[in-house]
Amino acid sequence: MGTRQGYGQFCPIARAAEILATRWTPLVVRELYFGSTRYADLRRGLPRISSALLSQRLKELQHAGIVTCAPAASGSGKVYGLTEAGLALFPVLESMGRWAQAHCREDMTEDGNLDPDLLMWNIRRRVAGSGMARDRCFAAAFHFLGVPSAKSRFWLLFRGGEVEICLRDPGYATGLTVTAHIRTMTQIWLGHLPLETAIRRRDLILEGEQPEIRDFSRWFVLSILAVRD
Amino acid sequence: MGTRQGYGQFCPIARAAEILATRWTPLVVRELYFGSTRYADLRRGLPRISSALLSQRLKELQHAGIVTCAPAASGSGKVYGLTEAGLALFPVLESMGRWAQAHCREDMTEDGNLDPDLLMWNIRRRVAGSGMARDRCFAAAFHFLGVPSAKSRFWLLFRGGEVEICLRDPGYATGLTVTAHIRTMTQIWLGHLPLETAIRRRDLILEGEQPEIRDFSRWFVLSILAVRD
DNA sequence: CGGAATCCGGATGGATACTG
DNA sequence: CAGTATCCATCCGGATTCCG
Repeated sequence: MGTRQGYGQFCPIARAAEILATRWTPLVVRELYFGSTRYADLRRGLPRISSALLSQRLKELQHAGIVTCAPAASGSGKVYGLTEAGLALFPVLESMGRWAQAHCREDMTEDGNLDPDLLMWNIRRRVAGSGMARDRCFAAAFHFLGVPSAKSRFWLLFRGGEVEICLRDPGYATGLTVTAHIRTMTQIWLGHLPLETAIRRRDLILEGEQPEIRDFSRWFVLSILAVRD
Repeated sequence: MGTRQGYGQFCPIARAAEILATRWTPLVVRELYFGSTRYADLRRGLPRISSALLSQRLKELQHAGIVTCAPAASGSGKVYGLTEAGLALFPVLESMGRWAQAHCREDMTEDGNLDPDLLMWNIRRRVAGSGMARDRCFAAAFHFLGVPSAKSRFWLLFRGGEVEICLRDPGYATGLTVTAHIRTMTQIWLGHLPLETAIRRRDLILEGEQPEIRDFSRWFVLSILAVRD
């Protein structure tokens, strides 16, 4: 019978692979590690996973002692998180990321992997986590080239210490507009292209008030997995 | 369509997962990293993989620039190996192993994962690699409890700098007999149980000439992934 | 013998629709 | 919003066969 289960090996790599060498599983753990807690947020960070498979993976990972699940304090739904064992998986994810950064750099920014929604979602999470949101209300517009016009414009709205993604002009003072090709922006995010280089070559254009332009490189944070010099 | 390909994400973890988060793939890389080069050796280290899947994985990994394949210099067959990118995957495997050692220790020595053939194969490879084989001819007998009698006896034959596994008494001077339950031996191999403790508790019995008994703990090397104190 | 192709049945995953 | 249910394509395990 094609009964697919474990590998039947005592090797610790085999044991880890029984959990991690399964489609989507490392990415589910990544999303939880990067701070998503709600089912809908997980789906947003994993746009191509089917709902059925996501809930199956969450169940498997709970059973393996990697994921926690609790009813949300604020009303409805559930809140997911990582156990200690789940948090301890980060070195595995990190070494996977380092390997790809060193050996698959071009693959990551192939056409099929460029996704403005996903990029903005990641940028938002990282900017929000870096604790820079102040009391000042302020919106930064992002304009991506090389994508369908329906997905080309986003606003990051800083307000009350939160950072929100808007798909329409939020009406707040837009002190800054960032324009770049989606590939350029993704390469910057991944650390493949220094922000300063892109600005100097005019592959990334900053428009707006001078103080806001100068401030951009302070609050705009790269991916945790970005290549650093 | 269930067209399964990439994840459509620019994230480096996703790129690495496209390669590694596939059944058997991490273990194929592990075997190559640990020194197996021939198809038959790979199958011996991966006894439950089907031949079709192994050859498919090897082809995929060649295409991904991780595995090399060349006709064997000595006559027939092919020799497999790792490219630089393949060797660079070791930190990923190592962190997987460390994670399992820290968080799945009991799972690894469950009944279904105990395998005397596989254990001897791994011990042989590691002992041979540690360069201790001398000009002296010498056989060490291993006797495992808790397994069918057909798989309970093995001899490690040291001869001419090589180490060979025999399933029958090779006839050479067997200066040493090691007797232990297969679980005990596996736990020692993984570093879960110190050799000295097992000997002291008489969970592992060394019989033979005094010099050979004393020598055992010098040439018997634990897994690369063994837990160290 | 080493390395791989073929076929089959069962398991897994993707797409879509549906439910509380 | 947070998942299930269903259907079908694909993947995998096991056996057999093939080729050089």
